[in-house]
Amino acid sequence: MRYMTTIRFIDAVARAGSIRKAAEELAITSTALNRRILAVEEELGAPIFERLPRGVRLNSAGEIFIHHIRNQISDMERVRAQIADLAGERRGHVSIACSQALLPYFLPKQINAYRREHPGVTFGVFLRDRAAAEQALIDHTADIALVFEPIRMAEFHTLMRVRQQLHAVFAPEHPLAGRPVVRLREALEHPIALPTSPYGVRHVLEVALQNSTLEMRPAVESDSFEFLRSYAGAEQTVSFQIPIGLPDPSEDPQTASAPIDPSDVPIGILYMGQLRNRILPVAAAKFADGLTTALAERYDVC
Amino acid sequence: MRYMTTIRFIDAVARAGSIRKAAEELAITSTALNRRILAVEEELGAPIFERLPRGVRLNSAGEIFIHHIRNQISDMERVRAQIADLAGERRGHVSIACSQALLPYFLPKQINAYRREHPGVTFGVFLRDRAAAEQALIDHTADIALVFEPIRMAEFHTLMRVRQQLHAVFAPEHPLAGRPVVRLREALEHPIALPTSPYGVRHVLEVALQNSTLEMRPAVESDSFEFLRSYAGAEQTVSFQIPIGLPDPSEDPQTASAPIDPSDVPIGILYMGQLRNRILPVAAAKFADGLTTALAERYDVC
DNA sequence: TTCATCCGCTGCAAAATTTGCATCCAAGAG
DNA sequence: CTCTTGGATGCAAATTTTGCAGCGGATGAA
Repeated sequence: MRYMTTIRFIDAVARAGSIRKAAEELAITSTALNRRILAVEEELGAPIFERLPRGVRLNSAGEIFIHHIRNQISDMERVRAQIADLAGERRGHVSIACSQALLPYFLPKQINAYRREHPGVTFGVFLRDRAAAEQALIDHTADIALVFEPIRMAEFHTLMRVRQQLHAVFAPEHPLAGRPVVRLREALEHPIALPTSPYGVRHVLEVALQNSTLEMRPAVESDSFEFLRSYAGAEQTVSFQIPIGLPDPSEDPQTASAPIDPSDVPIGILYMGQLRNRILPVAAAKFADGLTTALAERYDVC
Repeated sequence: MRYMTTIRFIDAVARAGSIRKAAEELAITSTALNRRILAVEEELGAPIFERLPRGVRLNSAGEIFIHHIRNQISDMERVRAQIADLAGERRGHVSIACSQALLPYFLPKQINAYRREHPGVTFGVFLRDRAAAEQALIDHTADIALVFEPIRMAEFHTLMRVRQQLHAVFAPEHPLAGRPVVRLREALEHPIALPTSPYGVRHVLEVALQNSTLEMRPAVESDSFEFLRSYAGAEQTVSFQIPIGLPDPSEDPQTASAPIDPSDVPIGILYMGQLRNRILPVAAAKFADGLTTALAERYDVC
């Protein structure tokens, strides 16, 4: 939308942290961009950026302003989509920030199903840890967040919650295979593979261990879940995952798992939510509806 | 704010119902205005105005769009005020739609008090009947509405309510003067002066009479409260008013009043509210706070 | 300390966009 | 049938935005 150029430019500057950098991304000269900013500041009667030796940073007026314009920008997306909807086409873009467990099975399936119905809707899926997911909502990088055990909740508006008991994951020939339930102590007797700290699965484990004398000394640690998954096959390690991140046994015979006894590790909660006080674009809202149904069918709503 | 020119223009066209008329108000040519509209429609991929032989009217896409841009415009007001606030000045504009009873005493006093504290804040006060007040909120003509017995409530978000028992109003030398309570029957024995239909005071009277055999034949009827007030002095008529519209006896010895027996006319409710899901500008929000306090001090909150 | 670098800001001319004039065309109103 | 009202459009003028070149200040490396 042409009339929003200025505010889109300002958003870009705020994100880039420098006028010249933003100008390059936007394929205009820093001159033009700079002058747009100066003009806006003039009109507002107050600067919105602090000038630093290596660029610019929003000041407090700027924080207020940027919050407003980001709302405007994404609101316009929604309006455009609604208007396009009147003409019969369902188009739009849905952006999702989520915990790792959603990536391998759940989201691919859901998105696939949704796009079969609405091929005009495109998706962005971003792995974000528990803190960053909320931040992604705040700066409008994501429409929807799906987070296991999120941290802050101030700007997070919960759309639905499901219970997720931690499972131990191992190869089918592992000694623990075939057990209906595994005690945490038993799992920790084997070499274990864990993600680095900021993720929810590790968080619930750490909390559980605070109230016990057990110790956890991971054999491998990585921030790449890809790596962890591949590694679990190589050695007889035990890894941990929540149900939504586990394959259907029929689909993947390379992986076996068993729930940890709930008295050892309390049941965790997976949250789906959006930015508080934001009206989601049609596509995102519909997709969120679909997720709600899908989650409710498979897991224990709370 | 310069970048909003286009949407302000479109708002003006929607209100004027014709491009040429709006162009005149905006002091530009219809050409320029017309082309801005065509450009926006082009970008949206759909027209927002229906072209009629005598002007234009929003189509359904236009309704969606206009709703959005009016939000943007008044949101920007709020942002500007917030930013001005950071610099220590409290500025802004508060626009109020209200029932007649608020006009003579209550609002003048409240606004006066507020402006003593914040001379930078300006006010607009508009008399609107019970239906039109909500409409004024919807089209952003008003920030706050104060309405006695409002009609629809879909877009109305109640901020507070107080009870208001109908009073009979007469001259101090009227036979009813000095009575602690007046029965409706007694009041109707005298010639009465009434506002025309859409106002709340008349509404509660009409409802009350539906459940009785009494008849109401107004001696004078007018949509001008100014006229009704002046007239009440001339003849020995009885008029009706809610407490918030009555003068303090010490202030105006020309007017006497007595409450109607609540078993004849049920207690009515005065609502203060704003548009649902709107964030009020700072000044309006603060002023509404003040009103809440003032109302709570004087009347019976419910 | 010096020098190279990065970055925001500004004067001026070129480029692009917006505006206004004149005019056309369509659809009621009288 | 004519007249008025009101939205569209081609073209030139006016205004705004952009880019170039260059300034001056701050930082960090040598």
